[in-house]
Amino acid sequence: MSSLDKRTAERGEPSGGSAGPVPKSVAARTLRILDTFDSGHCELSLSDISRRSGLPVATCHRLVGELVEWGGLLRTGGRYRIGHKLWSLGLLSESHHGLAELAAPYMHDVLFLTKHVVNLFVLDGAHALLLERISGTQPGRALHRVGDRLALHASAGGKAFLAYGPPELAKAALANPQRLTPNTVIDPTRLRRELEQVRRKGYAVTLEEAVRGAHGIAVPVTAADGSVLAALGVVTVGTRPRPAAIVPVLQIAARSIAREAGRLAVRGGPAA
Amino acid sequence: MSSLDKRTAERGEPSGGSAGPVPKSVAARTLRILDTFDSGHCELSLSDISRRSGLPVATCHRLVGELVEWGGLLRTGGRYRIGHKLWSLGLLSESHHGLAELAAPYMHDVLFLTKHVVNLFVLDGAHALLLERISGTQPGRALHRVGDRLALHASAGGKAFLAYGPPELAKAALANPQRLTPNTVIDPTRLRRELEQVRRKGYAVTLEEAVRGAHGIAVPVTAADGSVLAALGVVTVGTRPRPAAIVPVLQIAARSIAREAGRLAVRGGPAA
DNA sequence: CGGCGCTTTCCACTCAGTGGAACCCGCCCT
DNA sequence: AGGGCGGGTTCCACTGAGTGGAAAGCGCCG
Repeated sequence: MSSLDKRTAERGEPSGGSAGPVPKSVAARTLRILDTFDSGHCELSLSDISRRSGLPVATCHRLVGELVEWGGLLRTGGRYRIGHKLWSLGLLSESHHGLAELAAPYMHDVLFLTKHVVNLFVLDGAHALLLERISGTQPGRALHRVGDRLALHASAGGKAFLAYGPPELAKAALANPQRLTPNTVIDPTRLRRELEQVRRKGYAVTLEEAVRGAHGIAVPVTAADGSVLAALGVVTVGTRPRPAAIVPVLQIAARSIAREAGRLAVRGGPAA
Repeated sequence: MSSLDKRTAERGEPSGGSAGPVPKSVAARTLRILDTFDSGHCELSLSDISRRSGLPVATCHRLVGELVEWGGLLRTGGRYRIGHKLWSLGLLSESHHGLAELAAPYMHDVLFLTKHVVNLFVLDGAHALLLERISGTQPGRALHRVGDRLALHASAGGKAFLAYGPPELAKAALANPQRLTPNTVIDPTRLRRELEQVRRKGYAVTLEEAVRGAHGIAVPVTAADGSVLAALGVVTVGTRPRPAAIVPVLQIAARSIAREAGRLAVRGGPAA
């Protein structure tokens, strides 16, 4: 029994990968291996995977091998990355993707009128999930990519969710706001006041609160029954956004998207 | 032993799902379950999955349960579909995605000038993989979606690959061309002659060869060293495309994309 | 040359996974 | 009502797939 204790103790917590105890079922272990990949770690070595997953190397070796054979991971040199199988599989996720597709034309309109990068977010648990993005015409490195998850308190879209979503969501988000830049607002009372203002004015802004030099402005996409389907926003780099020019455009687009989504009338937005 | 034979016989071939024998390893079985989903089957019931995978229901039930708990599948009613976990995971597949991102602005330009749906393909084995698509402004039913794989001999982008790619690729594709519509060209000599023409004129067309009523026109995206990086095309529905108006636009965009891609390829690794 | 970190292979033990069978439930047909 | 049907769910005794420590292989650096 002492050997068992030792084993568990030595394993310790995974260095920074997926949290939680090591799962016993093979399937869960396989999936945990996939979990070790995220936007900051899209290329991992075998031992990276082992460390981040908390699984023994030998086990990882075998499971990773199966994933590679399947096509879910691909191996280049001694490193692994997500393969095209998973990519095309993920695209079948109709859930929110229908919304992205339907919103795209209106997002183009916003791009055409404002010349800024246009973002569409849905609420995913305690994060704003970047569902669709229309990049501006100037080829530059993007701040965020489709599929990224942003903090609710530090993104314009996120603030829209906090302002118009259920109160318990805001409560949870204001509990421990992370500081991301010197400008991030982490004081709960000040955040609460900001949300009040969002509700009054009808749009949310962030000024270099998530990324230095980047400003955001967003409006909620509200369904007929008042629920928030999504958040639509633009990003400006360098210069501050001018609400007078941007907000009306966003609001018209948001209303069109909501109407279109309602017409589709299948089932509502993101599962909580 | 007879019971074993009977079992194998009764199981038979999966009705139309993933081919090959039933794998013995748990991991492979789990992944096989994911394989039962494709663009034509994005919502499956448990017994659908069982049939298409060739795995017993009880086994599917358990594995699917784990996938749901993980977030890779999501259950609505009695049906399953791909969940957002797999979606965002798939987006980490850097492999070609950088190209899609860099091409997007130029594809917007093509949309703006031609008003047609714009497609960007890369070669994926013996298929043209739809990497990025800029849908037109009119919200309508899309013919193909990002992630779909198209036959090489029946799509404009595919023909571009056949015409400008390695000869063995064309050889393989001309071996057994599937008929998809009454207009599909399946005669190898005629196809070969068409490819000759593509090389001479610099662009490829399809006239209702993959989908009735839909025409395609595409040009190759050629790198400085002459290799074909991708194919860029537009789709017209109903009316035939007018090459004189469309091809120059496509070619300019293709050159820009190739140039941009070349610039990007210089830097070695994707820095974290 | 010896040490270090990573990957790969091996193999005896054992427990997770298996899947047939029974059960439950909603639906349609008669 | 009844009963047949096509799902989904639960159960459990059996067993071989999966496990993971250990050791060998490999490339790199000082």
